[in-house]
Amino acid sequence: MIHATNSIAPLYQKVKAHILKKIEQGELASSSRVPSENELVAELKVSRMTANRALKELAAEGILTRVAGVGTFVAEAQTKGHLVEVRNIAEEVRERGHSYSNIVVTHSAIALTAAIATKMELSLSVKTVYHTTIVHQEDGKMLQVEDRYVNAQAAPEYIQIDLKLTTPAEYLLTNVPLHKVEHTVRAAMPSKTIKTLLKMDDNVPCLILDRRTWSSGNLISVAHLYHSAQSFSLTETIQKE
Amino acid sequence: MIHATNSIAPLYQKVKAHILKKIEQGELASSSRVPSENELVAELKVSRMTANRALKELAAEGILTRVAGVGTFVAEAQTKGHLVEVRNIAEEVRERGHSYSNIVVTHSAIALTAAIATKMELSLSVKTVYHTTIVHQEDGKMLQVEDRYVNAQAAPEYIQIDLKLTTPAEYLLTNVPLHKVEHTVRAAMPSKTIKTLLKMDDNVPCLILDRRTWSSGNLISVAHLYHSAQSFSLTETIQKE
DNA sequence: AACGGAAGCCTGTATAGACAGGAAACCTAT
DNA sequence: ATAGGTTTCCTGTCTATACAGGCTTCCGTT
Repeated sequence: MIHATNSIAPLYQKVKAHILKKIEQGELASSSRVPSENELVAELKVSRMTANRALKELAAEGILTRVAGVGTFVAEAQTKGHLVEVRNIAEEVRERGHSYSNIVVTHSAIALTAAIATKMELSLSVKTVYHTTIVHQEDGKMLQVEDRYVNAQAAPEYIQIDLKLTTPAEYLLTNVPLHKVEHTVRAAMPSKTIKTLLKMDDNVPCLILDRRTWSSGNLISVAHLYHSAQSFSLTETIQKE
Repeated sequence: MIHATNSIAPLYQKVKAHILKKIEQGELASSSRVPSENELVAELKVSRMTANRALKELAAEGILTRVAGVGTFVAEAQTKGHLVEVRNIAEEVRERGHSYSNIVVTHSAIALTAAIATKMELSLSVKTVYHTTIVHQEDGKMLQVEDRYVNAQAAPEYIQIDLKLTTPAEYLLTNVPLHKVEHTVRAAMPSKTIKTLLKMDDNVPCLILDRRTWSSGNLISVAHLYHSAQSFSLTETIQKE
């Protein structure tokens, strides 16, 4: 029988929960076959229409793939980020129902070099910038390397935050008003450092999101967000009218 | 009776088309009431479950809003602030003050295969799709490979356009009203074909923009736009007030 | 006039039964 | 062996029916 998550919940949702649970527990791996509608009918004592609805909705959600005449399968996992929105990655991960963690590689004040000054459009009168490198993890898997430079004058307390509790984006979003954002998406082969941090396979490119944020005309922060292209893409949908 | 868009198409899709047509023609304004399931049963001679499916899916697509015990209504127009524009590449190149040219690799009608049907969310009742592969050039340099599939029913005259004069995007933008766009950006190593067409160096990844466009609930076109990551990135700026 | 309950319409969910058509495996005749 | 047909399983669609629970309208009682 179905493990009643909630005795009031509609049956088809219980069926969905039942499948999702199997996937989460690893009982159903990626690409593996999901019980057919008729198997669910026998196993869970529901009608085929109810089993059909559950599977159809999970397919619409992108969790399953269905092929008429063949069967239903667990879709390949592809984490999707948002192209336009400035989001806090910890929140995104938690919204997907996964656990967020990170590894702090660097978090320090550094002297401004010419290269960084150019990149950040800062005058050399600013002597210091903060530099942070973090590896963000989703369910323990390497998701993103964040390489960030922060204008120390605009956000002097940035260097004191506890990165285990607050991500850079979270701190900046809540403490510095955001006026302009520029996103650039590019692809490149990873440097050795990035490849190691993300534990990437050979010959797999990176999808990189460069984000620059301004507050009242001053550049606050430049972030380079590296992802393995194997398991990451950026998606955005626009509805008109 | 239902105005058969296609005598083979599933009934619930005809019901959806029927409702959408009324909305497009202004017969059903924003926030106005849509026929109830039982009214559709009487009017279109379908079962309530079929009417229910049509309305439920339109609600899931954000086109309708349903309130139990009250009725179904045309959803309020959605306003989304920022969007990645759908641009015509020839125009973009010319705006940069460069010359645009292209090489047409493929431009033909092909039989619908299961793989393409899945990709395009088409039922197999549609027998034909148009397939175009073009290499877009900027000042004679390979800029982008466009690999596009077009719903032949939705844009029957697409196959006749002269690609030297009109790019696919240009034709579709001016001839089919655009209701929804989905962009996915990803990175991958190029296939041999793509690598050759773009004259790419070894060990350089592609930046790929997948663009799917809908018009009144129907998927019109799927385009895969390949760029050499060496010379291409996507940028977008958002300015807030 | 005000209140309360019943009636009626609406969506939401669930079932059983039916037929079509795709895909793969199996089996048979050449 | 191989080509071609058949069987079987699976998803996709459609119908008729049923009951629940939400919301509104209306009507009768107070």
